[in-house]
Amino acid sequence: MQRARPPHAIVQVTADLVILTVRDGQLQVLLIERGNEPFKGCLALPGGFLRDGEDLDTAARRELLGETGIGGTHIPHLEQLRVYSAPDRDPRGRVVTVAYLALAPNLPLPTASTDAVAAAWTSAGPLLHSPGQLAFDHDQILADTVEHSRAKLEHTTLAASFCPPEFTIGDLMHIYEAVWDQQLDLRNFYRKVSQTEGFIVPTGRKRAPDTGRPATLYRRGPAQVLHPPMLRNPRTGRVRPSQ
Amino acid sequence: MQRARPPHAIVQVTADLVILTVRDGQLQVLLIERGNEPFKGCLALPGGFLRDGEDLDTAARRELLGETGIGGTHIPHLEQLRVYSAPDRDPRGRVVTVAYLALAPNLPLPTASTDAVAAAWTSAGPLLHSPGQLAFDHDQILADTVEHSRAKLEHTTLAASFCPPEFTIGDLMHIYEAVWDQQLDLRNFYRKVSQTEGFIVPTGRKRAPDTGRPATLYRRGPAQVLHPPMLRNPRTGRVRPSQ
DNA sequence: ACAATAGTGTCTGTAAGACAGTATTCT
DNA sequence: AGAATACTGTCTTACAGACACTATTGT
Repeated sequence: MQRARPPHAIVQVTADLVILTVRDGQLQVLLIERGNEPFKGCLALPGGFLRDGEDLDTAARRELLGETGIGGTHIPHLEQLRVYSAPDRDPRGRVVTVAYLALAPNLPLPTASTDAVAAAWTSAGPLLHSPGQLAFDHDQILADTVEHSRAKLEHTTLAASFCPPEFTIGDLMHIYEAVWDQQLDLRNFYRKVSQTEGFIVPTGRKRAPDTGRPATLYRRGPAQVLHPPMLRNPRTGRVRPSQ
Repeated sequence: MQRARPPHAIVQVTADLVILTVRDGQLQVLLIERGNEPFKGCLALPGGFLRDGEDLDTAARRELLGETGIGGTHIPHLEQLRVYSAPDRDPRGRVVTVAYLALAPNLPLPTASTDAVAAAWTSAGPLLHSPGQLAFDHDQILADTVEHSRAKLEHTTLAASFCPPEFTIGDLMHIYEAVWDQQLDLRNFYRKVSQTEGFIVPTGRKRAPDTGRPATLYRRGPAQVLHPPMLRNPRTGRVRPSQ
């Protein structure tokens, strides 16, 4: 059998998870400390190999549940992003990875698993501003994913996926502020969110803060897209009203 | 070596191309008639296997050039979309495919290649309305890609990638109309497109139609995103002014 | 003159940016 | 009463939808 054309690459495929949440007003990402070579001891995105008979969405859900315990009952948003396929991106051989974005509400710290020494929420901001801290090409994957999320908040109702089942309009605005790293005007946000049919629906319940008037609790509405979109402000900076 | 955990899947990877253009006022896609099994004789998207030492973007460009002759000098827009990984999607074995979107101006019919009996532009509309005509899961890939393109025209300057280097504002509007399958008002389109900084720049030249006033020719500007976006009209139908 | 395409101007409605003011709770 | 948070209303500006009108070509 002669080599008339170059050989097809034989590869292994991993699904790597970018699990984002908002904690303490910051966008945070779940990172593990790798327990095996390569990059043993380095920070990395959780992930794992595609198995026989399984598609990538299934692999991603399996890893999400296995490495973090998330997804047993109430599966959050899980979305395939893109493929990273540089031939030398993994020293073990030809491994292409498919990045997945998972959005979770503020959850308790996840448990460590076999493959990872520890898993912890880490602020995304510093990782974006000074890359080089993550294994493989995970810096790039993280940066691409965060920008994707930011853009997606503009024209979908995805922000509610960062929230627990019941949330206030203030909670929802804090999601936008953390992901966009930008201050918003709560009063205009009220108007936008309530006028958008099907974005949020009131539950009738209220939640009292430490001090101040109790806020109405909402849950997600059926709408998936925002018409018209809620745009990040590209030109003028914003000032928080009450300070 | 015992089998403590399920085996990692060993896969081959293909890059499949969704090459779109606008011809005769219609959105058209380049399809090949398959020359080999499986699906011999069926219509399919062009594509091919990832090779050793090559990343997927390179493979996609290679296929684009090889199967269509496009991309030698002036490479059009080429963008990775998503992965299709159902375990049974290819009867030859475990093959996952990465879909790529390529946008081309109205070009002469491509030449047939070794792997494909023939390649031809085909109207996308009928394929979308009555699926089941394409090999593998290419119906799904095409549908996903067209919707992606439609959405992307809203907030990027991508439409200009469907145009030759010099084009009129009328040409550009016909792109939007063909991709969105929606009529637009040329006069409002003028305003939108000229007020958007960096979308198009006049060349100084003009192009005379068969009859009527010659139109100013433009080329692409540096802008990549549209602020604010140009939205498809989600509620009201539109009426073409001059008929 | 007329048809045909290119391009400008104007009116109007919708929605976003800015921000004053009112409401409801706790201490 | 005062502080803190929740929420409503109003003014203004930006921009899209609709459409009248002018400009420049060929026949």
